[in-house]
Amino acid sequence: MSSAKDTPPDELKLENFLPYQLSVLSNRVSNAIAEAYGQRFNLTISAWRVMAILGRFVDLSAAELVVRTAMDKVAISRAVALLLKNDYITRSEDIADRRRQVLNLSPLGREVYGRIVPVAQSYENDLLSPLSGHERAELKQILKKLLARAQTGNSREMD
Amino acid sequence: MSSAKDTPPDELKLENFLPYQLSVLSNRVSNAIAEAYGQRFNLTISAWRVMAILGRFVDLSAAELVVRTAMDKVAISRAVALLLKNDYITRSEDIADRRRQVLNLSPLGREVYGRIVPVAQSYENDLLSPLSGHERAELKQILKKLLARAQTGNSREMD
DNA sequence: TGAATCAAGTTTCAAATGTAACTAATATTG
DNA sequence: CAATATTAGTTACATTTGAAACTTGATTCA
Repeated sequence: MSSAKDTPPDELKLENFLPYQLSVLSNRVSNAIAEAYGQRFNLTISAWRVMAILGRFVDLSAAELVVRTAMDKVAISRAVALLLKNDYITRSEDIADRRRQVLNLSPLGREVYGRIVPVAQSYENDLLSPLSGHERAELKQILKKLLARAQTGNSREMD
Repeated sequence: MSSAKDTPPDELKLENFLPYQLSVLSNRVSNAIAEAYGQRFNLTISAWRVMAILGRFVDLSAAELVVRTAMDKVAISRAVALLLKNDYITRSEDIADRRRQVLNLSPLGREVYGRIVPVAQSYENDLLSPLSGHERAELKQILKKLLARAQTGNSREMD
């Protein structure tokens, strides 16, 4: 038997409120990760995301990174600046369109990428470790649905 | 039959990386919510969290809000300042300990609280709408486990 | 072709956030 | 009960983030 009124209709338990839980979880995870490679490799999370994409795709422009990282172009521009400073990426002008900049991991960047990927994967594994196989599969599905539902609301996707 | 190497061992698909997904989801949700009451009620998310707690508990101090909102004391101080400016809360000195400030919703704050709660709940419901009952239950459990696992890493919980 | 429009990326400026230092009050203890 | 340490909360400063303006190059279409 469950109590008749666990939560009165017009109150809200913050600690059970999904947006709150997501925010707390995401912040904790981001902070942990930032600590993990921020120090060692002089990377922000944004810069790491850009590297993660450039590790899999070559000759991308900043605009293409915007799409693939869910970051805005200002954030991309800053991440790219940091990566250039670290010599983790190369930038060359697209001869067909001289506004466009073609980005790629440098050899050093490739090496750093190769060192971070296992760290990232093992962090993710550690985080998932309390979940059963079934739960992991459920989580995957659930996140997919939530992400689809929480589409960038205001339709000013591109500005 | 699944392909032999969906993801080569040393690459990382950002779009499937849990920390990335959590960050994107949490940001979308937070932005949607900020739009929902930021404008109408002149509230930040921090301020809303404080109100959410004060709607359920009376006579709290800022330090108690720190615990219940997972925000740091500077954020609480700023949220409280905004709420005072809006006349959504009252602040009075604790006679037993004159450093302590006793916070409560004002009548106006109580009214605003009563108007926001249904909006928040309905947003949450909408977000959860693509999930089955079973999935919602799973999600609850999964988040609990992930939050426990992603404990604020560096142990400087209180400083 | 040559205005006018549009796209790629950067810079600038304002707002938000985090850390550390600070003020005021209480608690400790020698 | 004074000196010291601790706690509550705010302020100041530095860093991050986002929005809008800007620059340069490409495209449109009259």
